Amino acid sequence: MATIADVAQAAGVSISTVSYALSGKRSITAETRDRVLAAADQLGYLPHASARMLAAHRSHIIAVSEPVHPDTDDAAHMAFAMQTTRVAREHNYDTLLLVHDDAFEGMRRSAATQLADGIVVLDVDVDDARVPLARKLACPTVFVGVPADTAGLVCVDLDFEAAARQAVDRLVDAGHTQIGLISHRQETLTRGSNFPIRFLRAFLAQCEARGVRHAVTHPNGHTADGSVRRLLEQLPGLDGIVLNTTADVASSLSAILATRGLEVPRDVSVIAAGVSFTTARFAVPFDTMPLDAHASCAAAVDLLVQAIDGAEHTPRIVLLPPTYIDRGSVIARATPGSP
Amino acid sequence: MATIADVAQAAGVSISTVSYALSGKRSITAETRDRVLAAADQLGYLPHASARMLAAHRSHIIAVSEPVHPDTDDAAHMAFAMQTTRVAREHNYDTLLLVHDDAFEGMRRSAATQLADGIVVLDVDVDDARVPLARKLACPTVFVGVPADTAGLVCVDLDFEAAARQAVDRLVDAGHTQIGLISHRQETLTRGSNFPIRFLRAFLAQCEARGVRHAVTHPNGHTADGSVRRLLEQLPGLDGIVLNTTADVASSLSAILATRGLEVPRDVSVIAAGVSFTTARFAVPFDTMPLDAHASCAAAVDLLVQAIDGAEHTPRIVLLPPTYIDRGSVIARATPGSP
DNA sequence: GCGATCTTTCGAAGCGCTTCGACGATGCGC
DNA sequence: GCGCATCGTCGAAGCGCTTCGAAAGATCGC
Repeated sequence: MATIADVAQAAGVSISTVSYALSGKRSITAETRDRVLAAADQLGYLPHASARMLAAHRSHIIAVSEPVHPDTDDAAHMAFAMQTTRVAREHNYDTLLLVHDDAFEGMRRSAATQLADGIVVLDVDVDDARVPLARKLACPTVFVGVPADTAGLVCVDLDFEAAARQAVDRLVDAGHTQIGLISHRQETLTRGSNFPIRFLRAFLAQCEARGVRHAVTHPNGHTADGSVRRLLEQLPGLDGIVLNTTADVASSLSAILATRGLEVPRDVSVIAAGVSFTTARFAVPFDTMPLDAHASCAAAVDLLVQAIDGAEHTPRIVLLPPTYIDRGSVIARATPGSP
Repeated sequence: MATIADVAQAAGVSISTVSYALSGKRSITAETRDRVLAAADQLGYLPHASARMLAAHRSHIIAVSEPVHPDTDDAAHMAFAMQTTRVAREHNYDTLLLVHDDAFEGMRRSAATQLADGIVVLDVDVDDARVPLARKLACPTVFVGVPADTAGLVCVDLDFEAAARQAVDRLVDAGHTQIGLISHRQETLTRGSNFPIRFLRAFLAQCEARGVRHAVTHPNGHTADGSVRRLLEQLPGLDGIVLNTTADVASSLSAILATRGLEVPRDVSVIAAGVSFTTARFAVPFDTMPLDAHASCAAAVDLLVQAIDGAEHTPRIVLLPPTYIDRGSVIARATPGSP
């Protein structure tokens, strides 16, 4: 491996000149710089990572804390980890992956050893142990998700409340009168996963506000079987469904409605909101307000890199507005009393 | 942050004594060691990562190269990346995630800058660009998957050939006479993904060897619809199906067979082989020979860590024997002519 | 009781880079 | 023509750790 000393010798200059020529932190004659650059790439020189880290007090590494719960949707979390990594590279950072138990312990370790310049926290619970940890870590940290107590934190997330309100509004405005929400599994909410709870509350509040009949159900297994049955028990005239649930449950919905003679959108309109899978390839594609991993992670990494670069890291909650994608699964209903 | 000098001062010994007391690389009186350890943990001392890397010529970081193809099964790949990370931690290594285009370029970069001590290559294609790269990198590398030209490489993978043979044998031994294989999508094979091809070839060879009627199909979309139709066209008496395909296709199979009046296992036996999803939660659970991410990654990381630690890194292909999990989806058929 | 041999600890030399201060050379104004 | 600022380059001091060689004590054999 070529070192900076080799490049200096080859270019006939001092080590510090090479460093400045490559970093551009001091002015260097064009002629000298060219000689240095030529020597560097002829030798295939790349600076030794740990030497650079040690001297520059910067690792150019971001730790990604991603616990994996038993009820975790692997594909969704993969997307977040990958997008974080991808965006980090655009800022010239690498990412260290911290999973399972190490999602917690690794945060402490990579911050204390200064292995990481900053931390992105994924899969945030309402009452997440990583919240107090982040507070005392003295290492810039951004949460993708919103825990209960956000004091002192920087958080980024889809505006689930807005998505829930918008879903209800769409259906009500289109004349729907009995709206069901298929939420996440009960165990997911019990564990304290943050966004299903936020979505659920906003859904209830908006239904009240709009004065529309509504019901909520949580799937048991991995299909929408039981959920559909329970919704129909409570709302025999069910004409709108909001999905804020997992891919397997959502993808089974059309077929299960079909067994009861219900067709989307003829009999029931459907909106999937705040979900991280695409509904485009479903037999009946649903309108959706996606939870866009790329958007969330890009915003998170931007904030983190700013904080690392010394711009202030003031606590704040950044909520990304939902985007509505129309796939034709919602149609207007005649309001009762209309022809 | 406390440094080793702080610990040395607190314990009243020299820096090198602290280093040796903590690493155990030279003998230290029990009394001195205890004083050092006490000082270290009272100060919350953790060695500065880059300083340690620089001095010790070892980063304790493993790079994980994971390109993401358009037809990639995110959940499956998540499992491999996570398991690699998890097992690496058990060996006291952290993992750097390299995705998308950076799966290639990042390998070069992390090896050249000596950011990584070793590399795990996931999602290997038959004709993978990372194969020649690994050869010239002078950085220990283990492939999880088997490319076409394995000269000079260390590869770990499930023995897909054995899994295919065993699936065919099970069915033939149980009296099945017309066996269909639902493989991966054609585009996946065309791209050169390695294991579907290996599985397919071994399936064909074993069917020939056992002299059983057989057919192969590749799904078009995300269900088994077309596949079942095509298999039945070629094998009207289809009584056994081998699945080496994606989760969505597999999970749709029972329902689609049902629409044709076929029930598993009454009319058709099914074995899922070399698949990375679990069939346990399917409406009809299938017998399976799983592609176990943990087993593959554990073997890969073990080999890699050995290589990093200087044990020789001789090229070799490690094929893990498949494990058969019986879930009752295969039953014996009366052989023609028997009562 | 004295040299030989261990054992335990210390000092110092790096690892390869960044960055600060300084120095010679050049250009400017007056 | 002299002082003064400016520019481009260099030398050296770290960053915090590991590790080698050696010094200082303790132990032993004869």
